[in-house]
Amino acid sequence: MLSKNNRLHKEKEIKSLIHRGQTFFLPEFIIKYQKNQKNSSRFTFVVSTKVDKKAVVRNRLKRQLRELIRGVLPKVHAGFDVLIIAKPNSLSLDFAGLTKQMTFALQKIKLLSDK
RNA sequence: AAAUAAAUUGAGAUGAUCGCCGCGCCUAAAAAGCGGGGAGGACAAAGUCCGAACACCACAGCCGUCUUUGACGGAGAUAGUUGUUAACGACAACCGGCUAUUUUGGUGACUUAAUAGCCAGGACAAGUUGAACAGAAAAUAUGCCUAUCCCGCAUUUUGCGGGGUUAAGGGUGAAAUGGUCAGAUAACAAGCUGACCCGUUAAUCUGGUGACAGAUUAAAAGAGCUAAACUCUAUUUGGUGCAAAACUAAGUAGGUCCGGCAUCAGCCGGACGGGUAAGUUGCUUGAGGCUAUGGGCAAUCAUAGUCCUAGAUAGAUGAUCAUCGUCCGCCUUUGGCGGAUACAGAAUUCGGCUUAUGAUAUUUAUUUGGGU
RNA sequence: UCGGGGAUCGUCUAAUGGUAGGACAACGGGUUCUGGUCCCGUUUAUUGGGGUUCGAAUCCCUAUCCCCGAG
Repeated sequence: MLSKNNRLHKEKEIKSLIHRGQTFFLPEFIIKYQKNQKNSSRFTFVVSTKVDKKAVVRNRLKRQLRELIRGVLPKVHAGFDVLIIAKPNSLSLDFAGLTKQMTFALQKIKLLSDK
């Protein structure tokens, strides 16, 4: 789990992010991101019932995504709000595959530093 | 012994690294640190089909109207009896009925008994509705065919017309206006008569808390099915839901009005009123779990002992790796390799109902094979 | 935490409790030199499970799935 500084949880902020943020598509997720005025980057995750009807499966996917972000967090540029929407394809990947796809995406949109 | 079904049981362990949420210690407070806790067992956290606790609102108790201690009209729920329960449409026991199989007695209608399963099980004997196809006829039964008798006419057989008897018989159908055996009258015949069987209604008696059961007597209007069709009868009834609700501090967005500044756009100040976001409580010790004893056929109740076992708030309880365990398959069988390890994730709490779940073990039932 | 509606051939859509109908599609045949158009025929369905009824797509219960709404 991410610490509270790195969580995005206000409903208004999420809505404004959905409306104004830039979007990046992958077969596994949709990533929306936007600059904020803070010192740290904040993340939130959406896994809808369309991905899977079982709460167990959805919760597991959410936990894996959070863990993944926690791993790359030191390398992420500060000052961004990020919303990650999972798609049904992501269930077919294991943790290593998810990590690969996510790092690729974050590098593409230049949130990830090379260090 | 195997297979299948049902019920019960049961549903992994340890370590490493990196993390999350409460609680306690420490602290003025926080951070850090330390300690300890953090996902279920079908009674599902699920579905949200019922019920209750708790809270608020409305109210004098379902709703509407009126001439308001009531009347009229309307809506919903429940439906054998007794009990259990905080409550229920749940549960238990009993009563009654239906179906299937076997079985006892009888010429027969029918009946005796056992086992298994099922029942939303008030009323069709207040009224209304509906019943395709087939069939003479489907609810006011009886027109028709057939049968049979009498009269008249024609006549070889027999045919035609009129009248009488409507009881048996009439391919049907889910269902045909009780049934069986015998007898009499007679042209043929029928509850026409007798005995019996089944069923209905009423009264009395006996037993049972009661549903009801048994016995006796009487009456014949022997009355079809359908109320999970309208309807009638009896009993009964508030709404919203923890995002309920209470408290704390702050006084922000958008709006209206007034005043000032400004060419306009707009800006500043004040008032009204408003509801947005935050924290705390509600919140987890409860109609609680486990064990023993006792009451009760049982559901369940009483007493004693013992235990405390999540409480998040866009939502923690995890991720990755390794080793072992259990099961299955294959092989080169002290072992190796591969695969599997179910259903499922708390959101105020609780009682029921419904529904998801792999292996092992146990019990019961059925089937098959083998042995005696 | 609650409330409401729905499910019929591959698709769309009918059906008082009484033979599940129609259109398009698909397939086969005919017409044509060939294809299209046109004509004829065939195939395919009441979401699952129980109940009421002589009889259920329809009535009742229950489950599954889908859609919509409130805070």
